[in-house]
This record gives sequence, C-alpha cells and structure tokens, in this order.
Amino acid sequence: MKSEVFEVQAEYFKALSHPVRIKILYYLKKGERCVCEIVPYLKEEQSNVSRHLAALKRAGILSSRKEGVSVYYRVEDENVYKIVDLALCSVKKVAREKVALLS
Amino acid sequence: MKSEVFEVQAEYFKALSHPVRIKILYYLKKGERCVCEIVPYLKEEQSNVSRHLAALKRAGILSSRKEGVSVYYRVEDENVYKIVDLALCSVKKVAREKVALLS
DNA sequence: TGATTATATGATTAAATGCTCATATAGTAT
DNA sequence: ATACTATATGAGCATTTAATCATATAATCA
Repeated sequence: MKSEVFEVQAEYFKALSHPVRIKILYYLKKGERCVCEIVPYLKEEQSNVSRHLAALKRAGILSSRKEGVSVYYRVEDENVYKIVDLALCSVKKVAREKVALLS
Repeated sequence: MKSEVFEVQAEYFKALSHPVRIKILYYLKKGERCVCEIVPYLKEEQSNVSRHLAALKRAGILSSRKEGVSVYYRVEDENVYKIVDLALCSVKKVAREKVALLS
C-alpha cells in the first residue's frame, strides 16, 4: 500500500481524535443541525465549536450549507458511525478481556 | 451517552492518527512481528518506532510478548482492520462524490 | 566476568493543537 | 444607512506530540 494512503487515513483519524468532535457526530446522527443549536448543546465557546466543525469538514466528515445567516452541518458519509461504534466496541472488548485475565 | 465514552473513543482515534502507526497495523495483519523486523521495515529510528509501538499498546490496539531479548507485537483485536479499512473507503467515497459534483 | 545485541526511556527541541479573547464578515431588519 | 445576530477567523498562549540523540536496561554469549 502506498504511504500516501496511510497519511490519508491518519488525517481522518486525527479529525476524530477529540471528544468534542465525537460528541458533535453523535449529535448529528438524526440529521443536520444549525450551529446555533450545536453551540448551546455542547456548552463550549462558539469560536471553539466553529473550529471543531471546521476540522471535521476539512476531513470530509461533515459538510455544511448556509441558509440566510445560519449554517447547517451534516454528516457527509454515514459510515463514520460504523467507525466510531466499532472503536467503542473494540475498546470495551479489550477491557473485558483484560478483566477476564485478572479473575 | 456519557462524556467519558467520547473521551475513550477520542483516545483510540488519537492512537490511529499517525501514518507510521497505521503502517505498523497493516504490517501486523498476518500475525505478530518482532521489533527487529518492524524497525527495518519502517526505515524509521528505532527509538521512534518503539514509541509508536508503545502508543498503540497503551491504547489497547497492540499487545506484546517477550521472547529472550526480542519483543513481539501483535494486534489485540482484529476489528481495528475494519475500522482502518472503513476509514479509507469513506475518504475515497467522499472524494468520488466531490469529483462527480464537479463534472 | 565483560562484550554485544535488542528494546525502552530521559531530555531536548520543533511543530502542531486547542483554547480564549477580540474582531471580521455577512445576512437581516429597522 | 445603522444596528443586530450568526458564524468564522486572527493573535496569543499553554499544552501536547513527534523526532532525535544519548543512555539505560535486560538478555545472551564468549
């Protein structure tokens, strides 16, 4: 496999490597949301949220559309949910195995 | 979902967010490998590789066993391959859609 | 025992990331 | 036009990450 491929994958995972960004993804699970909804939901600074959204968009994970003064973000490819869910399952599985080894 | 869950997921993805670490994963796809094989394969400094391996192990993605003076690393849960493959597919899909939009 | 080899780790530095405050931009309304 | 609101972005700072060099540790061998 070409080394550029690894870089592309690493970039994708870097976009997912922050808890606020993961939280945004789950919040968008049922469909697009306006920034004006996302900010109060996260209880983070507006400028900070804006940057997290930009990071996810840069990675191609989110896309956005403008409606008047509002901006709506949505998940570009639902496969991201398979990825984050699998990651959680894997972490749980490994943790369970560790527990089993100790008992 | 609890916020600790997002942190756990983010930690997992942080471990995957470097091209060298992704490359290590694919190299271990067929089974465990000694550090003495991994280092020349990657053509990176030994100390650097050691830290990347440690990062993957800390995240529970790899485990290791010692045999004499050698250390063998292996993938702890094969699901990680579903994750990295899905990520690549998703990036490709989004890229194709962008191309389609432009043509 | 001392020498050699494999791997890990401490210290340093450079670069990247995340957060905050302040400000810019753009759309809407008066 | 001015004022107001929603969102994005620049600048500064603190923290984290990655790379490198040097050294430590531990196993093996002569």
